[in-house]
Amino acid sequence: MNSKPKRLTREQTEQKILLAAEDVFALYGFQGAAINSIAELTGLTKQNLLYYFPSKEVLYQKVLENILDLWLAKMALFAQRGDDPKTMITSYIQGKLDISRTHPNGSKVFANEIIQGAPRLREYLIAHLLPLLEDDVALINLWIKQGRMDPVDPYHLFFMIWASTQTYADFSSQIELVLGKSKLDEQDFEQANAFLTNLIIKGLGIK
Amino acid sequence: MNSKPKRLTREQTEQKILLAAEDVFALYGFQGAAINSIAELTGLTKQNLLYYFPSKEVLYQKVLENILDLWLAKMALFAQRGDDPKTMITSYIQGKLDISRTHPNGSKVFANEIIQGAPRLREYLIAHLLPLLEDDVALINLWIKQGRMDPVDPYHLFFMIWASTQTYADFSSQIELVLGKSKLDEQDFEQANAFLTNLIIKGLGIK
DNA sequence: GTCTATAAGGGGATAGAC
DNA sequence: GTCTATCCCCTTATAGAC
Repeated sequence: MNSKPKRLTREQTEQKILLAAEDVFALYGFQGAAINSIAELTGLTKQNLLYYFPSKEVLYQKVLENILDLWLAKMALFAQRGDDPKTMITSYIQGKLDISRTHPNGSKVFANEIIQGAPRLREYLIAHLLPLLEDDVALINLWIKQGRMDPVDPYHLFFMIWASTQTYADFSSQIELVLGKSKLDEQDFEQANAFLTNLIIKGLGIK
Repeated sequence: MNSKPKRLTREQTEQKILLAAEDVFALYGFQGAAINSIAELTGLTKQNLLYYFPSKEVLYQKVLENILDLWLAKMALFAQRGDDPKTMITSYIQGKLDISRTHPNGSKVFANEIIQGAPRLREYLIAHLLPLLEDDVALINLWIKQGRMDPVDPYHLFFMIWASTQTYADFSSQIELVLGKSKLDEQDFEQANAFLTNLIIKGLGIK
């Protein structure tokens, strides 16, 4: 065993930087974030940070990439267990809320990017999100055709689920303020999950 | 009549600046926005802009204030016409979507501020939003007690309505991308309205 | 009210010693 | 890999002429 835990491998240092970068980009967006703040959070100098990531742009892209990989893995309705509408939609909502709970800063970085018009994400979304979504939309339409749920617009259904699950990450400060808590805990997420699942399943006419 | 339309009154100039400021703050948040960009959009020099608003901070506060005044006027469930759950919630959803459609940039400025933890808004929200919301929550609880809707958590209901209506402003770029449109039109908002209203009314067990 | 000039500091990024 | 020093541009803001 190595008795010098102070020395980090290159990969460990990069991970520390990426974590700090996620925090700062989440708060201030790309333009508003200062790599100096990220360096300080990591315990490095700005110059040293630039040794690991050659530019702010590259660092930001890496942060975005990491989030999106996690995202898309759980994104697809098709990726859920089960094969009936109730089970799969329930699982989908739970999965989205889990991400909001465990990766709130990633969600905020994504939110900032979308608010800005997704300038650094547009092509990625077209290439990766849209194909997955089309499959999911087709599945919803099949369920509708089979009479297993009410005829609704699948796209607006997804917009609603995305918004109302991500809000527990992106707008957590407002929710905490309303609920009078300093931080959302697991119980809050369970209540959110119960509320959303019941409302959506019933609202879609799913038995 | 004055034949020199070039000369603007002080108030008109201030309005032009505030409009441009809303655009830029919406895109980049407080830190990321440059008053130079705002000045250019307005056709002024940066120095001249600072003649009308003494600092970036003051300008931002003014922009926030304008949005919030509009916001809270339509915010209350109590402010809606009608007196039965179906009519009032329908009107509430419509009102929120109207704001997203007519003031997308205001919504984005608000979103950026909340993502940052609402540092410049916290006190205002506590003083003005919370009291209104408590009344609305009490109304929902009354309706539940009267058996006019299912027993749900009123807070999470409002979080859901806020998120799924504001998403059409804040995340419009993602929605436009998915729907293959360059800009959301009135028809899109009508479809969103129909979808959300049906889902929520039915999901809450309101007849 | 609008301009030029300029202060004073922060930003991202590079060079080179160690 | 980490440091000091430095470049150069952009930022907010002020001073003062017109």
